[in-house]
Amino acid sequence: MNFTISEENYLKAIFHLQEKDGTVTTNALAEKLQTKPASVTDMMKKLSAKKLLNYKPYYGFSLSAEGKKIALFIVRRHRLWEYFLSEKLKFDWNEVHALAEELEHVSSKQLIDRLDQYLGFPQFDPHGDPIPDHKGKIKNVNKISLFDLPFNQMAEVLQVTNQSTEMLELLEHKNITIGTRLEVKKHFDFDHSVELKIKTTTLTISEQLAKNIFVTYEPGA
Amino acid sequence: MNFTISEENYLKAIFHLQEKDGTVTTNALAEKLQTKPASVTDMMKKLSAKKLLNYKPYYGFSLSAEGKKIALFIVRRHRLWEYFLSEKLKFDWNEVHALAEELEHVSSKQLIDRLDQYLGFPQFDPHGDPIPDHKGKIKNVNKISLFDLPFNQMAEVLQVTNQSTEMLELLEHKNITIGTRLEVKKHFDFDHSVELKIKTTTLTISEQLAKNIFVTYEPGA
DNA sequence: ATTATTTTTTAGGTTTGTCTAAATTTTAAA
DNA sequence: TTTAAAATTTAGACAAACCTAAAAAATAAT
Repeated sequence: MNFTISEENYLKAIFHLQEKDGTVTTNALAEKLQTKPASVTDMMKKLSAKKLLNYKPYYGFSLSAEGKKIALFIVRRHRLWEYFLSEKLKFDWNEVHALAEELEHVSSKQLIDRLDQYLGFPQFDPHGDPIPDHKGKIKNVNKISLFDLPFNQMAEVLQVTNQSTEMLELLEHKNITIGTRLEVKKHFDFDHSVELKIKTTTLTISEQLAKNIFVTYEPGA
Repeated sequence: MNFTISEENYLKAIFHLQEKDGTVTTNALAEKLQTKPASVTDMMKKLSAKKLLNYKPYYGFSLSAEGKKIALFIVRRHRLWEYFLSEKLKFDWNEVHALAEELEHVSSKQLIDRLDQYLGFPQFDPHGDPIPDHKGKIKNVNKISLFDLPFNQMAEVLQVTNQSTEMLELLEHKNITIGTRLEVKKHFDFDHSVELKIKTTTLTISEQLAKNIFVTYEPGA
């Protein structure tokens, strides 16, 4: 049950493409991994020989149950390191990804479980993506953009899709960060800007910003 | 200035052999890296082509100034991760080495400098080995075995050379750990056992144990 | 329903780091 | 000082992961 860095990168990339687009093509995977389609085909043979993929030449491929399980553990490692880098070492959200790409390949399960414990079993990484637990299970959450959140519904900031320096600067200025609890009070018809209430403060943000912030809420509460 | 994991392992191994034995032979290096002499020769050619080694076929080799500098940074990474694993994740001394072997190859300088800061700029790893600073400099300390420490001389535990589970158990029972301040009061001629004073407590340890504990002290104090 | 285009795979080659077996060179012994 | 032993290096192979260029299959267009 030990994989090369390359194999791990392929498994993770397939997992993400599957999540996002439903299907995975040779070209898309080559694009994502900054490699050539021929190299992808080579690796597909290798991974399907190891039963991590369902693969029929020309007919595409998808992760097997085993392959998905492994991908989830790689994602777990990646996101826990991201959380560590952000929370403990104070790296910016846009810096953590690249560093976690390297750290995720240190594969000791015990190390990762201890790290998880040390961090207090976080549920989401700094980008708001869910962290699989020690069994590889991802908690299912209702995620909705702040723009689509019903009025007067208490919600919690979970994810920020665009993490440009500019946007992070704006969020910091408005005191909105992951975990912030807030509710939407009103939409203005003129420019579709959104009025928010955070604790006792009321403020307004643009449509553009609201559409890039995702929140969870309990539909009853 | 980017090296493969293999190159890094060779540089580090040469550094350690140079420290310990003064010289490095092809066979010794092969032994240390669990590989074959022929593979070592191959790598020696590669590293000397990169000017990291002084190498003359059949006449041996040693790190160049540049090679030593790089080795020190690898050692820095290794020891900082060991400290992190021990201090923060509560791994035992004898578990941290293997894990740090993997983590040390994550090479971002910024990451390591932040980690250093987060850990409070530790001077020694859990085995008592000195951690090079952000410039790669190792602090020079007077290290002496507890068995050879002069009487009534206050000293601080720095290093434990044998870190078997059995020895760690014994140390824990006697409340001796890295950083413990103590002095030697007496040697018993019969079995060469050593009487120590820690704070206000007096206890006796065996010759064997004393020879595996290393301490620093200020020869004047 | 053919032809053209795109996608994917095969064939053959490269680099890195390893190996075994054979050839050198150095060191030790007779 | 010649021979024997040990250490080291060379020669030639191999697996992993990549590449380019050409062939094959699937999809789209006329």
